[in-house]
Amino acid sequence: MTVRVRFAPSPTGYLHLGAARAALFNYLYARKTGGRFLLRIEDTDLARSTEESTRSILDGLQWLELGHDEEIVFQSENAEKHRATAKRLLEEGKAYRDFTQKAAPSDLNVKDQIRERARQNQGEKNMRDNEYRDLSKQESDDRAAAGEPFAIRLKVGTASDSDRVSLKTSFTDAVYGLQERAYAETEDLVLLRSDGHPLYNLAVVCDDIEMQITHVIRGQDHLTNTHKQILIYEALGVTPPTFAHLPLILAPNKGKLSKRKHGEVVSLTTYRDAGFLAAAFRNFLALLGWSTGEEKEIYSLEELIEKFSLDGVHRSNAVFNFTENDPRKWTDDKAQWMNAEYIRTMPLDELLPFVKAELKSAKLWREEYDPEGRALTSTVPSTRAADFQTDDEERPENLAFDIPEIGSHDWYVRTVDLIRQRFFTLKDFSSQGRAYFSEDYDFDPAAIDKNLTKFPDLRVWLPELADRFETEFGDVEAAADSPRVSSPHVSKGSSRKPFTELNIETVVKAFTEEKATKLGVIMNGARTLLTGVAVGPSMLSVFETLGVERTVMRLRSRVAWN
RNA sequence: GUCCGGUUCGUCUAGGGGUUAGGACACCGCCCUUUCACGGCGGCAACACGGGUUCAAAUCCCGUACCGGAUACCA
Repeated sequence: MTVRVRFAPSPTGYLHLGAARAALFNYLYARKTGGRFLLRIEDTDLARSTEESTRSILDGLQWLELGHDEEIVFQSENAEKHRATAKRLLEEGKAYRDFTQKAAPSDLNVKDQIRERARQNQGEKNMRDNEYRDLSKQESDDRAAAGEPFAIRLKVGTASDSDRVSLKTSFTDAVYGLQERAYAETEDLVLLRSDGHPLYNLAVVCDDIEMQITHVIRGQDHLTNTHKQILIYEALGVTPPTFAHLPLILAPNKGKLSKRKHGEVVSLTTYRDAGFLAAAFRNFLALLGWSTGEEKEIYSLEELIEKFSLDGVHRSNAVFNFTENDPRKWTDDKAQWMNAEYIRTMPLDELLPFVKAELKSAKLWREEYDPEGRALTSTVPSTRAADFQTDDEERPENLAFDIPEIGSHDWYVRTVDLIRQRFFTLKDFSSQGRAYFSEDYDFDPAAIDKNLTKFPDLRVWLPELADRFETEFGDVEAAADSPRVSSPHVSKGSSRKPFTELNIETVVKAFTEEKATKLGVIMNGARTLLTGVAVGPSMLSVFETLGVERTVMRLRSRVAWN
């Protein structure tokens, strides 16, 4: 029998992290077993369900790339079938009409109400004391015919079962093991409200049967519901599916992770919008409450599928760690680390489309960055000074041919590769990395303070360095020709040196010695002026990447000083 | 209240009778260095508690504590 699993969220809000993880586990299990992953929107609570929420859930699943295999089922559309099932159970004597008046709403919130009622009962409550439970069929029919409102309740542990050895429901959970619950602990649950509205447990069972679900993988908060559902399966004469309950994801205080209390951190789309890579977040989510047992953290989707097993799911809840008032720790450290890890180490050509999308949305994208009929990633030989440190003798004399044209596809690819080393999210490409793609970038006040204001001499030195660069590397004619996309760093027919790391290094070092200052002072001052921030790759790479024109222009700029 | 589940570094976790209790993140230190949130090396840090069983318990059993879930004419 092929495995059929489903993710069944109720559209009463955004896609919660815990729900997203449940979806992931269902998906992984389906893929692992060659089964089908289905989606069912449990929108029977009309008052709370919204279309917007459904869309947000679908968005989230799409972002995580958890594609479902068949048409989405909307539970509300099956209400008629649910009612029919309840009626059938009524006919068969497995359920009964309860004519008790619906309880009036109280001021207490629902949870407190429930607890309060339970406390008053002091555990003395007999779950079978409903006066309508054994009403004669005749009287029940008559009262119904007379228009008296009633709910339909399941008869739990009826007389026909009395020959059983033990009056309990039991099932073996794939995660939590053998679960047993005495009938005495389970109330005669309502299947159909007095207004004819089918209730959750009935709807779930009917739909799972109809969708031929073989494995129900869901949050541990449904563990006790399972007993009720099994009762319904039994009444219906259907073999229940296998159940696998997942541990919950808790807030740092070990309480429930909720939007009310914790806000956006709980919503999956927050991570999409914050520049997380779906692959990274999926990886992180997979490791909350499940592990392979290996000492390994980074798993591709394919690996997750290959390794996934319900045996590896934990029984204890996991804490999703974050600190509310600390911007650096707004979400789980490990999630942030994992995202950074993906950005820094994933194959460049897989990252590129995401960077493109980010730059586009920040209006920093230029069509020239797209490859022009070339292979997506061309291998560009390194010109980085660091790569030649071992053997000075072999430093190439002229690397001009290796330097991609500023603003070209090759330049773009190389730049992304250069700057991604210190980035955490895709957003960084348009914020921290903005200066690489635009003249319109901001200056971090802290960087200005630390690297410029402290050294007033730089006011003079930096423009002077610009002059030096211009005489050593500049190409006035070419600059005039194309002000935006400059030509390579070698001027035609001139003997000027190419603007490469090695050459730049020589010039800057000489300049530093002249000024009798430290290299760091010049470099960091230049970094701040050129990129607006205090952190980044090697300054020599930055110079080269920006090109001589932009370097000269920015070194002369006074914007940051005021 | 009752029922069910859980408890290994701050967090995610490995380990399921004999381990110097392992890894990752975070944190701290050192190194590299022109900066840094890159990289390298290192450090801090845990078996909830009490009883058993056993030659031997983080591991098995019982109890306690604490945490979580459920308990609805919500889903």
